[in-house]
Amino acid sequence: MDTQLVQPKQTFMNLAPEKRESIVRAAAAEFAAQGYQRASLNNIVKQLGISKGSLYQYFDNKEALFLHVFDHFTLQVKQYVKASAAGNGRDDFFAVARQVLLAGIAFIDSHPEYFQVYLKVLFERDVPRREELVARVRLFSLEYFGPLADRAMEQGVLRRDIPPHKVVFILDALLDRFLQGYAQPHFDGGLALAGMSADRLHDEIDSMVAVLRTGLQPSDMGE
Amino acid sequence: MDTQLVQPKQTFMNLAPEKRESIVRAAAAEFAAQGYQRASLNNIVKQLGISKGSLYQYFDNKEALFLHVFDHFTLQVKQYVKASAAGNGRDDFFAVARQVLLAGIAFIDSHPEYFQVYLKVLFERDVPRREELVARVRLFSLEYFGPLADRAMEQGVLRRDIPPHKVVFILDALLDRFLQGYAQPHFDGGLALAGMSADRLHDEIDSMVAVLRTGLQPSDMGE
DNA sequence: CCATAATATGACCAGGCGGTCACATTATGA
DNA sequence: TCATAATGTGACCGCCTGGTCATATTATGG
Repeated sequence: MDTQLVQPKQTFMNLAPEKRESIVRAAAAEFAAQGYQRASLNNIVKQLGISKGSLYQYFDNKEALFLHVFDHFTLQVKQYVKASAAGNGRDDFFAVARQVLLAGIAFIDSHPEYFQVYLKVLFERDVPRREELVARVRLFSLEYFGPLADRAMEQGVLRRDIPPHKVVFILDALLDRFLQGYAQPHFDGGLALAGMSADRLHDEIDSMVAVLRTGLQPSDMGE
Repeated sequence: MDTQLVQPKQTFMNLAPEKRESIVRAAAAEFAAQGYQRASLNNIVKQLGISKGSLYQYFDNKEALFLHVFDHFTLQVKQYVKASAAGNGRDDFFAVARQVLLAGIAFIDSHPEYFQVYLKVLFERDVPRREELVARVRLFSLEYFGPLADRAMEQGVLRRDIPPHKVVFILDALLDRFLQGYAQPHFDGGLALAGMSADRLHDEIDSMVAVLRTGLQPSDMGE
């Protein structure tokens, strides 16, 4: 499940780590800007100042390069989520949601191009192994919040008249939209998240979580 | 604000309405499938069985054809929303939300390719006049729900501790995600909306609206 | 030092693109 | 009927794409 999507050629592995990273970064920027199909290998090699032949010594073809970039992306996401989950094992359902939201913001801040690549994959057809790629990033909902919601329901911290899978849908939709609105304009429903200061952003997150809490908690737990 | 984005050539206007429509439909299908930049005029004319020269007698260039398709799309959306609003003037805030959701589903059912074009515009850069196009479809949130939420707040049917703009964000995020999940897989957070029967879909919508009501209504209005 | 292996290079290929234009076909109306 | 205008056509243009490959350059180690 978390094996690599593709193996670069040995020649690529022999490169200095800084060079490897600069290549992945340049490719990610191009895929983020153009999507898979329209991304141009000529642009990438021009940006890097290397020849096209060299790129083909590192990767079999465009698809292999793209999949390697995506591998890099999923690795980074996992690190961020793992880091955010650490030390918060005993927090309640909504506190965890807040942590994930903060981790998402932090990830977009430090790797904006990777999140763009992911968005492009979602909305582009003819992306190689698209289904598989999307499934790997579904950690915000099913694999992650699903069991969490089930447990929360058992513990009675969620309204009994709302099925857990609907709680997950609502949470997933709001968190994802929040992150999309942060990553690119027109998706924030007028909240103007994109250029917001960190403080205001944290306020916005806290009040959003508070709304979720009042809406989804049983009424006898106090509002 | 609701003027046309572009004017087709006179030659196009002289065509029989059925032919005009078939051209717009074929172009919409191609833009929906490929996005703006990757859409191929050669594909479109091949599909239609006309020559490329003819297409250029109807529209100045690729951009003009695309903008005309988008004009057609926004016109259709407005008709659907207007039709859904008619006869529901005295419904409350959440009933209106439900109506809009149903209208959105109906629109996607009858014009799936137009909704895809819209999604492509959202996530593609270098789409001609992109900002302007997106602004025109923002009716689900700011222009439509904004005033509605303000009025609902004045009338006391919304919790006083949630700013109206946040209500709009939540509503916009959930409705839009619901429609996106219906229009294409991987966006439904496990709800499996895409292939759902009309009855189950209506149930899903009703319970979603019920959750919104309990979460956003004042607690003294009964849950 | 030098043979050999590893790596770097960019001209080149076939194919698709948006767009053009000289020409063929059809419609119009006096 | 026939001159003129309107419309239809597809070969062609320059440009860009992903991918190839003969050749040049560099690294290795005996």
